Amino acid sequence: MSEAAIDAAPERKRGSGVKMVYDLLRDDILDLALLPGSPIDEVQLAERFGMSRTPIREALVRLASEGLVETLPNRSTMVSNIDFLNLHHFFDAITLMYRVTTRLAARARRPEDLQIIRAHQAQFAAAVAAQDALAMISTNREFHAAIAEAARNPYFLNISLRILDDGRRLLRLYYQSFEDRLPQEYVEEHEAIIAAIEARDVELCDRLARAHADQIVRQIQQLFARDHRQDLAL
Amino acid sequence: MSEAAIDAAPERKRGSGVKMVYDLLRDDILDLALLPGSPIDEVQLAERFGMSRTPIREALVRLASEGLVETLPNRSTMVSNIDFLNLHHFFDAITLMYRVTTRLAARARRPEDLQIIRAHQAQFAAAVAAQDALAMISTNREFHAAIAEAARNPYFLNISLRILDDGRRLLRLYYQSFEDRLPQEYVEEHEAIIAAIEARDVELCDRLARAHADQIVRQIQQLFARDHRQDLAL
DNA sequence: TGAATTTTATTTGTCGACAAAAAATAGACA
DNA sequence: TGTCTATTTTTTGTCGACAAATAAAATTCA
Repeated sequence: MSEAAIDAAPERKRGSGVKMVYDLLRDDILDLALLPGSPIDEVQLAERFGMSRTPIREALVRLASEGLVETLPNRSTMVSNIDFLNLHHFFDAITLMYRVTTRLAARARRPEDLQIIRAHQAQFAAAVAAQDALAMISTNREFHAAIAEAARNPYFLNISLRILDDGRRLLRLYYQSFEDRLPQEYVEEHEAIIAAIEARDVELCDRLARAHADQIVRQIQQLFARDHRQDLAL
Repeated sequence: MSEAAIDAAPERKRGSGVKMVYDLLRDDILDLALLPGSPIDEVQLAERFGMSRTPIREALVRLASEGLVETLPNRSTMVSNIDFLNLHHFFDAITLMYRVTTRLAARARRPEDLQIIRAHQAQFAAAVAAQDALAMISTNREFHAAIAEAARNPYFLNISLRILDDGRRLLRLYYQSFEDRLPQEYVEEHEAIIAAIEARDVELCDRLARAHADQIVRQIQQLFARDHRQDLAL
């Protein structure tokens, strides 16, 4: 939209353009700055970044194979919709992946993994203290992503990141509602999970991860229930 | 390689080229017609299919985001390697996904799902009867993919397909060794799984899927053990 | 001979242009 | 006026070309 980007430094390193566009579009989609269903104009993006359509297209192809955008043949590509009708699939998947990655992290963790996990947890706690809902959402994602990394299984890591991204989009819809007592409970549950991973207590990790997933599932369900009542009131 | 393709009909539908190249490369990679580590030449492919590099590149980007090829910046893209050192990650993942998808299929299955699953099982049984190892590998993949489809969870489906593809590549390495008694056991286990899904017996599905996964894990481990002995003998 | 440096050749990433396909608009006809 | 058809406009998919980056070859120098 802003013309500034056009005049700005056209000096870019060869190959960096795709990543730049990819990262920015991805963030915008996950933050709902680009709403589900909204079309993406290749030419407009090309002008905005001062590059040709080729790298833009490559970024879109990558986003498409991650399911973040959908491309109809010979027609415009648009931001993927959130499937509100089948949230139980998301709930099933996040519950299982929380459990599996936390269990595996308890087995495979190394000292540096715990450091990284603790760093993200500190940022999450800070976001909760600051009542910064957007920061809560993203740091919470990073916390669980770090656990999935520590689990070291590339298959589970891949699906976990995908689920966490969908969750980020989902929670972003309701970021206003995060000013109740729940976030503090999340902080404490995270601490318990870290301790269990450090103690290599696989069974405890399983129980804690399951309870943690149940917690977030219940919260999302409440948010949606509330939302539906509002819809009916109109 | 063959010059015939160059002269062949240059009449293609707009947009079909990418899919054609993608499908062919994908099959070649999964069948090990393209060996892990071998480089992929864009120009050569472009000439072979009589198209420019643009659609070739798009196909390669798609394959890269599925992890089937790896692209180093400013350097050639090559077929991804199989990580033999960390096969336990594969074993963990396939065991869990067999269990989860079979369980969910028992709950979510519809009549048409069973038809599809049975069709693939029939093809698998035929491949076993014909002692056609390559057909066994691909039809076995389709059988489990059909179960994952019937489970109807897009997250689990996605990771299952990825795991099954890796398994196809892994088994393809040892397709010579399939002339022992194991395939017949697989046929019977598949039948038992189908019956359990039809009966909606979730717990039985879990046990059968786990046993089935254990079976294939054991077989792959044996194949690799045998292979290592051969290496040492040289 | 062998290591370091320059030159050449190959390959990739990006660009601008063009044609096919679809959408939007205008026109014809009842 | 409303519906169907023809025309224009917009947007996508593909192409050939070029320059940056890398690899390979040739040359220099110890």
